[in-house]
Amino acid sequence: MAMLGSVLLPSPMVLASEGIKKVTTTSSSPIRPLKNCKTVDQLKMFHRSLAKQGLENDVSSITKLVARSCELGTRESLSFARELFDSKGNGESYGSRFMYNSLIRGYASSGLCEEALSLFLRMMVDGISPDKYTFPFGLSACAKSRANRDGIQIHGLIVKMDYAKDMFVQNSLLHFYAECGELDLARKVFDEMPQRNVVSWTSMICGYARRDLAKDAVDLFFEMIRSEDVRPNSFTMVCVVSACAKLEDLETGEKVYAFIRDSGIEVNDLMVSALVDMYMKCSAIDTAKQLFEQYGARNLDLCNAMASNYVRKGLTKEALGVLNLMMESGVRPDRISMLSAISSCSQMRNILWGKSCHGFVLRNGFQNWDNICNALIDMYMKCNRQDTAFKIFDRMSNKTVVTWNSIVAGYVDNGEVEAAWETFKIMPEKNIVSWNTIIGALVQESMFEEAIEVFRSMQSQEGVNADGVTMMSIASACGHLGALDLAKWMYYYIEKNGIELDVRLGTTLVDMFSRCGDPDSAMSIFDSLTNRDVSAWTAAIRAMAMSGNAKRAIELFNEMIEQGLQPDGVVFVGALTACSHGGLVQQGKEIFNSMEKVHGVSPQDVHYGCMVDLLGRAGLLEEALQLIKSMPMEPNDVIWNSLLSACRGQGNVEMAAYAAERIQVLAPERTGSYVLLSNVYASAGRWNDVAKVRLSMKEKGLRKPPGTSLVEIRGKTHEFTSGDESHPEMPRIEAMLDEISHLGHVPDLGNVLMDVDDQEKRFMLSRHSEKLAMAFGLISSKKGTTIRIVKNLRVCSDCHSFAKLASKVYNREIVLRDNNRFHFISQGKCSCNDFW
DNA sequence: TTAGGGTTAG
Repeated sequence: MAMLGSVLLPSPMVLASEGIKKVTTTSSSPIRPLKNCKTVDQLKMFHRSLAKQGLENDVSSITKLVARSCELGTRESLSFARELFDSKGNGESYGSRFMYNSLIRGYASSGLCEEALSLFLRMMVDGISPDKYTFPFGLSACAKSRANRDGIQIHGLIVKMDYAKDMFVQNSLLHFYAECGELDLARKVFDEMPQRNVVSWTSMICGYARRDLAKDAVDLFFEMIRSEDVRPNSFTMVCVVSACAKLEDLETGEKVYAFIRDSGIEVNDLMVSALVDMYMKCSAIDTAKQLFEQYGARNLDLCNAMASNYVRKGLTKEALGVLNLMMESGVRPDRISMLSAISSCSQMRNILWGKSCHGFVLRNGFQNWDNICNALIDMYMKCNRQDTAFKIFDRMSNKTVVTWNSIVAGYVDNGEVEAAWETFKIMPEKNIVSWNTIIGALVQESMFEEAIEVFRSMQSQEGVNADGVTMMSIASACGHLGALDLAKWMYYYIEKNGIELDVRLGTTLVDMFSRCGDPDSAMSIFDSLTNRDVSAWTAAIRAMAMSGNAKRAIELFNEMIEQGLQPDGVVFVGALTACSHGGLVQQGKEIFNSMEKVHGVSPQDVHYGCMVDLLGRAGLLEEALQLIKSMPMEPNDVIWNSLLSACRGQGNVEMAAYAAERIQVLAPERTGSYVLLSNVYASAGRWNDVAKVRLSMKEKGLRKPPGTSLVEIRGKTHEFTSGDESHPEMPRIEAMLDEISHLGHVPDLGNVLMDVDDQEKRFMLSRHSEKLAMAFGLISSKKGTTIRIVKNLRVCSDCHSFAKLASKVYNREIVLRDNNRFHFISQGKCSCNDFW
């Protein structure tokens, strides 16, 4: 805290230097030679000395003075040059070609591109034709200001005036096309050059590196060093290093660094920054730190590279530490440094430090830079200071897509999805980040179908292409919906569009396919993944566990350990769940006992929950209860619920009542426990107790959540709610249900938790959501296709046997996912062996 | 004469 304080509350040294303008020397020093003049005052003095020598109208002298003035490249020196240029000497304009060239170059290199281009135009109007020097300056101005049309016109002029064979002109054209994103045209210029120098190669390599074509940049670099007619210099190497950073390719990066050292290319400040950035992006943080320490904290750009990478990795304290170090070494943070600082505060949701940063920004005049405004808006939104965020937003004259995205993301962060959506709708321009933000928000809010809907409308937008982030959200939505057709289409989409299948996206896809009841696809994706981390293994273990293949799940778990990965708490949940579903009591116990002893992972309540579940399902109720009592932490309602549901399976009414009592104390709002308890009583025929439980629910204003089932037909999901007959196809669904009933299905009336007559019970059972979905699936899909149903609650045993019968009679595979696991039902048999 | 890294939002 103390360390960070000095970043945010500037030290006395910084305060003293702030706000004090540089004092310019006005002492009467002797007249310097022109090449030594470094300030406008010195130039003006030189100009006065010309007058004393009677040379104030001498074209040659004035031309040299203008050239020097332009070389300095400050706003003041450029306007002084322009003043001289506009004045007349001996009744004649000073506008020689050389002067035009000097000024155009000066304007272009200081970023005053409009001035440069308007002077280019005036030059021609004045009847002075551009030459081989004018064209590169003009094109440089076009490249910088993305004046694409002007650049193309200049190209025409170059051809017309026969300058197209000049290497410098060709290099400038190449650079211009690369900068405005026309890489193919740039490459055409490059390929057709009869001779190339280091600038030609560097411009082409850099063009690729800057346009997400880093691979091409690296390839071209290796081609360059093979060609041997030209050697790379530090300009080239900075580009190549940055390309390796973008590729996150450490191996090539190290080769490139070795090349730099071997060939004695100067490692300047810019190169060190590029190298540090490369090592950070490749996650070689220690190497980056070594370089950083070697070259010191006095280098502003280096500090910025380090800080921004720390921020990207979420290492906010380290980022602020670098900024702190800079200040201590007397290096003043610039606006780039402040972007990292503000972003750190935003990530930490630290409004106090964020405000300090804002203060620093204001004191140093950075507040008019769009990027700083965007970062501040993001910070204030994330810190829940929307008013301040909007004040900055309203004052911005140049709101970009990033500005709008910050607002949308801020709303999402605050859980205001509605406001995010409204903002998203009205924003003038949307990019992939905007779409990903809103899609991610919908998925987060469990609005899966809406998320997919938005994704579909995104695809009709020109210039917006889904990326890995989009696909992760959509995969998650598909998984929750259990929509297999959609999931398959998505996988195809990823392949077709060349979206990189990295380990994160891969893991999401494994999860998606396993949730959609397609463990084979899940495993084939898992097999194809390189660099599998613990999350990837967890997804595969879960896939096997959910599909009832407990043995394979445990094999995978062991393979993971053999490969030397350190298991975390999450993967143990997967492994224990597998044991529980497969009834592997002994293996479950062994894994549970190994957690702390072998792997140093202390079991959390969730792991105890898995064990209670495992023991309970295996009928070891007493042992499960003892385990609960031995827990080092207070058992939560979920654990008691596991016990309760085991009691239901075993018909242990007393222990069920005890567990239910505990749950009602710990989580009185938990409806499931009441339902389970009344279930236990109903199975035992204790209708009075059932009635008591129902009354107690009613008194507390609790209602059993309605059962709902989804069924996917030709890529569209249909939702059914228990007892709801509003579906337009209801008459046909009813006919289907009747047909199955007449085929010999004997309703298991014990599933009806109400004391009504048997006919009524039969009717209620026939309107269970999974039955409605099943019947609809049978009548609306082609013969032989698999019917996939996702239910929000547990599948009832009557529906389970109903599904088994239907699978046999109609020769259909039925995949039923409930809130706990999958049932793969085929030819009258279920993968769960009627034990779930 | 021409060429260079890092820069906020998911």
